[in-house]
Amino acid sequence: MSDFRRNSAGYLANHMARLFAVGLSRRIQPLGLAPAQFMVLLELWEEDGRMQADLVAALDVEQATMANTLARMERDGLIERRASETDRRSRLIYLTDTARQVRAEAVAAAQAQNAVALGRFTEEEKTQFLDMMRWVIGNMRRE
Amino acid sequence: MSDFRRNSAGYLANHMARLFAVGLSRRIQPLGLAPAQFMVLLELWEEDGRMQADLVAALDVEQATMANTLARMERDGLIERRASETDRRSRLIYLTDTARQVRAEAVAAAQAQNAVALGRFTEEEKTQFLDMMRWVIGNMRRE
DNA sequence: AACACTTGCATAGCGCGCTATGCAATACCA
DNA sequence: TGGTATTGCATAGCGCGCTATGCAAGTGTT
Repeated sequence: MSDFRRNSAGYLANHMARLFAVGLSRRIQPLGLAPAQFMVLLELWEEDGRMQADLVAALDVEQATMANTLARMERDGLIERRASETDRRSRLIYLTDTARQVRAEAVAAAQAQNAVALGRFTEEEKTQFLDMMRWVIGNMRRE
Repeated sequence: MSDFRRNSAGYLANHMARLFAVGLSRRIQPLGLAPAQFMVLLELWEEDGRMQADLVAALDVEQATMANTLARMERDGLIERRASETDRRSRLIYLTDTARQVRAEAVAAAQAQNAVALGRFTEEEKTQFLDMMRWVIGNMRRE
């Protein structure tokens, strides 16, 4: 393995994210969920009836990405979209009962994945690692 | 933003990796490279004339992923594949002159991206962050 | 030599990122 | 009020992950 790659934050970030995605995917697939759908659900479980643009801002993905993810979620029976009464461009996003019912199990699955990943980190190490990731994210977003 | 998401290593890893990918992509696009291609080149710049399976092991991606990336690299004139003389199933992978010539610039671009990302981390913090990522990767790979 | 097993790779199909583009509805402003 | 700018969303096209599958060429066994 090339020295540069072994010591490159970018490569390690990519590798780590892929492993998280595969692990989470395996755990939530039985619930009928995919990773990106789960992230959207985390927002909608807090509050639904929201605009697409709102979710775009919350998850920091491109609008087109969100549009496609929402289309798959509608196809899979996780959300419904109803025309907004105040803005005819907008279709507000509501959870289906199905989506509400998988919440506890899905969150537990994600927690299990995080637990495997962070392994035997102490609480201090965990918070430090999360802090560092948030810092790095901030650095790149600011660019 | 949901509390769970804000404190989830998996979500932060995904977000961070996306920002790395976009940033690197922007920097190496003028060289005619895409991120996954660059990762493969890092291996081939060390030594080419290798088998696909060798690169698969080095980068820890699925064989099908590598096959597709190599197909794009061949299409883009970065690599050539020549039949192995000892194993007729295998097509050994060689760099083109084009690929050799962009090495320095591409590596500099990646270093620039890493520098932006790690921002004002001290050397100690950088090594600690990389160590932690390697540890997390190890935890998930072992599963 | 015949058989099964393994290895090396390609292909299909899909999820989920991205950029670029377009359109309709709304908001704003002269 | 009419024209322009902005907003909300959809679509096309592509990169790059993944799983599943298939096939040809090696390897090993009996």
